[in-house]
Amino acid sequence: MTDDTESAALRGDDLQTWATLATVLEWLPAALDAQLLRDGDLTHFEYGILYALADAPEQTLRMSVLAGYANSSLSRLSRAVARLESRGWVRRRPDPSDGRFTLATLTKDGQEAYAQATPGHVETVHRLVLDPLTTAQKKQLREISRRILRSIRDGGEWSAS
Amino acid sequence: MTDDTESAALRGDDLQTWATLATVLEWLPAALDAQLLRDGDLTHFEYGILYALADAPEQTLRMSVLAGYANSSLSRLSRAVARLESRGWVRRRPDPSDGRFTLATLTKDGQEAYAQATPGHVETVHRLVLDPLTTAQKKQLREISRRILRSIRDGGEWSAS
DNA sequence: CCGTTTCACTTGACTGAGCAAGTGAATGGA
DNA sequence: TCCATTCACTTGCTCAGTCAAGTGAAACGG
Repeated sequence: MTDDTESAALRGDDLQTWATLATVLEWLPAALDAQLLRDGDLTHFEYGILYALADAPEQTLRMSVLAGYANSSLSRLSRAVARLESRGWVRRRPDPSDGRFTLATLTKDGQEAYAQATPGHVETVHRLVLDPLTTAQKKQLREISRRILRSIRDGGEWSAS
Repeated sequence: MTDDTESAALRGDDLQTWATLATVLEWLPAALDAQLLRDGDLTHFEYGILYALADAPEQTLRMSVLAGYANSSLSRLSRAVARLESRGWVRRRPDPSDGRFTLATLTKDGQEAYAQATPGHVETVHRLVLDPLTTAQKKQLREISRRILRSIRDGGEWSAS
């Protein structure tokens, strides 16, 4: 029984690779969230919403498009935007051209909150991720990330669509 | 105003590096959780607890040590172990040598659940992370992860301790 | 010894996320 | 033209996680 477990378990270099990556997966989002919460009372997810809206034409996107950008369920996004709306940072209204869609728009206050949170966030990303790496490593990291993402999408059981 | 935002924002290669890594940070944990939930009704966090206990002498660890392994707050761990205990996979009792500590032990059922969940999980880690990468890339990933982790620990504001 | 402090958790209140059921706007078929 | 269906969200329920307050066991100071 324990022998089965042993033979199935990761070992050696592969174990090291996975263990360090798993640790990054746990700590890095926590560190980023902590900085954003301190400086702008925002989660990384909420920041991502502001980011997407800030870069969109007229600071406006349909909820479903926004959900795609944020890789979020519609329900999660709906609640998050509701929170941002209650702070006056985002406003929602039905899409005039099709009442089923909802358009979310960044308000002036929202742009300000985004502009205020951005420098600290960018600085944190530099300090924690980009600056410790060499140019070659950053290039490698892009390729590694792309390969992992491709394997997730391919194996994501919705490959038949 | 927008000029400040623009000048602070990430651009070019750095933006690509961060964007792809951020996407991995979002999708990979979700993919791993999904597999573990399907196959063993476990979150990745709960699996980590079973893993740590299974490898420990007498399948037993103090809660505080376990929290360290799982990089978890004590309160999160306490609730998670309570869930595992209610399934009969873990048992808790005061440490005889110091009643303040609590010892968590993997039960027979827990070992079985762990042994059953492991092959699928290992297979998923291989498929999503290890197999798509070359040996050189895996080596790079270890070094990259270590550098990021070091920067988190150094900058984690508790550097003064 | 006995009260205070420190530890190592545990628990109550609250917040955020997922799932499934609900809602209101368009579309499609008879 | 009207009803059913699809679409794009929204919301009720439940659960996991956090923070802060609580608890019970050891250590410490006088």
